[in-house]
Amino acid sequence: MRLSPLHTQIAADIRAAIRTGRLDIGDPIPSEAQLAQQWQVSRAPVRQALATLRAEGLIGGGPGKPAVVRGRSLGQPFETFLSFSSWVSGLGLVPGQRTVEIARRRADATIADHLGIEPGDAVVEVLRLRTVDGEPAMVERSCFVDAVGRALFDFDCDSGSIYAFLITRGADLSSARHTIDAVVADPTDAALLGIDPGRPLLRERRLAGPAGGPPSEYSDDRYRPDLVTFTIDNAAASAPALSRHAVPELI
Amino acid sequence: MRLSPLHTQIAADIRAAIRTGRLDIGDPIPSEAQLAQQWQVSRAPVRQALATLRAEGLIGGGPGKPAVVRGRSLGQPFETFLSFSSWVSGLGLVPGQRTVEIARRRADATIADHLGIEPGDAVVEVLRLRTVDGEPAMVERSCFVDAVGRALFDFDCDSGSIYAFLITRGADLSSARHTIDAVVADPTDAALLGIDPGRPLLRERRLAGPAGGPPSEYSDDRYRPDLVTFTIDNAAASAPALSRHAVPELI
DNA sequence: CAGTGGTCTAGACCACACC
DNA sequence: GTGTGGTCTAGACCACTGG
Repeated sequence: MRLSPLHTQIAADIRAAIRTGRLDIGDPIPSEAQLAQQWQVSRAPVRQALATLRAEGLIGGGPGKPAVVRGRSLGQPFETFLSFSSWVSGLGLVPGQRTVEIARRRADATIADHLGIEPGDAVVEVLRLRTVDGEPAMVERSCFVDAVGRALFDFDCDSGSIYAFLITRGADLSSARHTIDAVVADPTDAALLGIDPGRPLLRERRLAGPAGGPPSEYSDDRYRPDLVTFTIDNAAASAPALSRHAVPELI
Repeated sequence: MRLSPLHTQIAADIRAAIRTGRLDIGDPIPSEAQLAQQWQVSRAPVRQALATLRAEGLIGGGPGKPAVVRGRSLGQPFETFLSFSSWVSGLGLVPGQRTVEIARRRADATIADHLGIEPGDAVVEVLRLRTVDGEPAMVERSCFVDAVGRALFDFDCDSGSIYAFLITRGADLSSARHTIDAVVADPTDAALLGIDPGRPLLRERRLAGPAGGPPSEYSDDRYRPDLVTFTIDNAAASAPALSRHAVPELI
């Protein structure tokens, strides 16, 4: 008769306490032993709930010390990293996009694994060229699970931010993991970006979706490294801040 | 007598198996029950190890199905960007280094500009090959202002972390700015890393020094993207202000 | 059906922080 | 000291996947 796992309920309860202010920032949360007694459960589900909240950045704390409420927001920071459009606009430049292809097709094994669906399930893929002041800067290959992506067939992908549109349609893309590496430009990349095949590109792969849930989007974005770089400011013992930079020549 | 927790050892062992190809991409890893029996432990530490690998993106898979190897490259989170040695050690792998050159020379215009000194001022340059379990992974070109770098002539750069040594000598390298892009391997990179010239490399340039003060180090580190990637998780990131600069200060 | 991972119980010992 | 979280044992039941 249990609708959801205990650790999920416990985590949700603490999240609610933080959001409503019943637990304020800086407050210590009840000890694991206390929570276990309140819920009449063992420590295991309590610990799993706290591990989730820790991964979400909501609570902090170390060994020997009680866990402490660290923050209240769940999605807004780093939002600039989620949307190319808003990032470029924020620099006072003009973002643009040319949609090369939008298609519904069946997921291959790689995509299915990343999105946590079955190979053969329907996905919506969008291939777009993103520009800054009209200059090609990035090739975006986004792949959405069908439930989220099908709304894109009602949307003019040349008109602006896909993210902004999908959010108005109720999609939750508040959480993401970005993996950054380098690849060579394939013929498609080269043609779209106006560079020679074989040139190095800065690649950002992104898994986005609701916090704690299965991802709704897998994306492979390839930037011209002479136009866009990523920077991190890192002070020891404090959280790093990440941003995306355009190189000066462009500004 | 336990040097590190069991789950850490188990995770390190599986990471090593993946890195060396003993487990290939797409392969299923042994079941939790098998691992528990191999290690003669209960399921709890095994599960914790797998949870860590899952968070690192190394393995995937769902309920009812065995976990599957998803990738081979080690994802370096931005939080640990301060030291290659400590990052690799923390994964249970063995960091190594081979010093190709250490020299005191006069700063050229580019270096001087980055470090905020005059062209012609003395700097100490170190060129090192960094390895993971003996495998070449990164080429490091570090350049220190003389006041900080001269201590390195008292140091065996093959013996370990330059950062750890300089800090014992009183250097303050607590704050850094990292700029990430992609470049092609030059002949030196290619020879050291054992790859073909022209392959793409993931580059991290770093300005490090005391918080708020002038930088003491400028470094150009080039990673093999098949072995090392960078990751950032904004699943509810902590709140600090995300700096957005209209004009980059580094580059 | 047997095997898998997901969840949970009810204990236990430890290192560490604080008083 | 006492209390905290970190780790671990040795069981158990469940939902799901696959043959």
